[in-house]
Order: sequence, then C-alpha cells, then structure tokens
Amino acid sequence: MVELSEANAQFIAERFKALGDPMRLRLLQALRAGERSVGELAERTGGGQANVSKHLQVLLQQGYVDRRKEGTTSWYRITDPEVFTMCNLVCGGLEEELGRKRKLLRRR
Amino acid sequence: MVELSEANAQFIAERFKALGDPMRLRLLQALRAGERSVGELAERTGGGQANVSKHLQVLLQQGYVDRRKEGTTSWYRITDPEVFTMCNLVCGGLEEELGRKRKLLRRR
DNA sequence: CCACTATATTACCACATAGTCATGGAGCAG
DNA sequence: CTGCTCCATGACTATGTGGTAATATAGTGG
Repeated sequence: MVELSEANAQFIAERFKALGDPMRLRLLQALRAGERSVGELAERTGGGQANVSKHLQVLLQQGYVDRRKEGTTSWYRITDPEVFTMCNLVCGGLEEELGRKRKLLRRR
Repeated sequence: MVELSEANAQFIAERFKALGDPMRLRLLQALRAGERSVGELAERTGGGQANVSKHLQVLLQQGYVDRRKEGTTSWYRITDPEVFTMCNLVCGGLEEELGRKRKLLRRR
C-alpha cells in the first residue's frame, strides 16, 4: 500500500471527493453501459448542460473517465471499471446503514 | 449491487465524501493500529482537539469508526477494515497518477 | 463544592463547491 | 459567410465545509 504521507492523503482525498457527489455518481452510472455524449448524459441525468460538463471535467481530471472528441461532440467513457468495485464496497455499507435504520424504525 | 436511485446516490455520495478529506484519512490511518483516544489522535495527526473531534463525528456518523466511552475519554476504533480496501483501490489510481506525472516530467 | 482533565458543541470566519445563466469557440450544413 | 449545434468556460449566487477559539458537559480526585 502507498504510504499515507501528507501529500498522498491530499491526493487520495481528492479522488474520494470526486466520487462524493450524487450527480457525478449518476454520470458514472449512466456511463456504465458505454460511451455517452455530454448531451445524452445531460438528458439521462436530468442536469443542465453546463453543470454536467463541469462535473465531467472533475471525473476526467481524476482519471475516472476518458474523453474522445468527434466533430463538436465529446464522447465520455469509464476508464477503469474498478470504480464500480468501490461503489459496491460503499453500497455494502449502505445496505448495513439501511438495515440499521429499519431496525430503528421498528423499535418505535 | 444496490440500485442507484436518486436517494441512494445521495447516501453513497455522503459515504465517499466522508473519505474525501486528508485529515479524516489520517485519522483512519492512525486508527489502523488499534483503538485511540481523541487526545492521542489529535497529537498523532497534529490537529486541534475540536477539529479532530468534529472529523471523528463525521466518520462515526458514516459508520467508518465506532466509539467506546470510558470516564471522560472516548476511544475510537475502525468498525470495518473494508475501508482500507477502498483506500488501496484509490491508491492504485494514485500510483497510476504518479506514474503519469513521472512520464510527463521525463518528457521535458 | 472546587479544580482539573477530556471531549463535545457552538459561533464564527474564510474558502470551496454546486448550480444556473450567459458567453465563447469550434465544427458543420446550407 | 450565416446560422445552427454541441460543448467548455467564466461570472455570479447560495450553500456547504474546514479550521479555530470559546464555551458547555461530564467524569474524577481532593
């Protein structure tokens, strides 16, 4: 494992932070099926064009997605499906969380 | 895998966001060896007491750490070592990133 | 009760971020 | 060239976040 120096903590935190936004997660989800243009992604996620474009820059900079330009349209795609492994890991935590909440509700 | 509904995207994003801060990553790293008190963590991470305490609340609320009170001191510990699996995954990305940067530097 | 220690919480400030609107640039059809 | 489409970027605002200092809470020993 990479040593968690101060500089590395900064890098790793930024990688996590890039995944810490619902819109960006939905973008990744939408890209799961394959390459998509910005317009398609805006439509599928229900976000504004500018907003989607900016979020894609974040994912691009962190290397989660890749871009291919064709004419005036930009095609984005997942670079490393490993990102979904991480989603599954936190989803595990999510299921526990939901279980905990269901318990709490039952207790009342 | 959990369906990525709007509500779930929110939950998952918050779990990622909790890991998206250098101080919180250093706290988890410091807890890797075992249980630690807030004071110990403040000393090891070089953070202020109030700040460390607040970050620990975030990790606690997201279920990454657990707390045990003994007298006036609170002992925190990792609840699920799975979190380090995630760190290793993003560290993989980090190594690629560093590799990319080294290449860029060599190119000059 | 008093002082001391350890932690949590509050108030506050500086700064970052998400969202939207408007604009700019670049390809493409006519 | 003109107009159109698609995307990126900048300005702006509202909201969120990290850090710190001060205060509150609570246990402990005298």
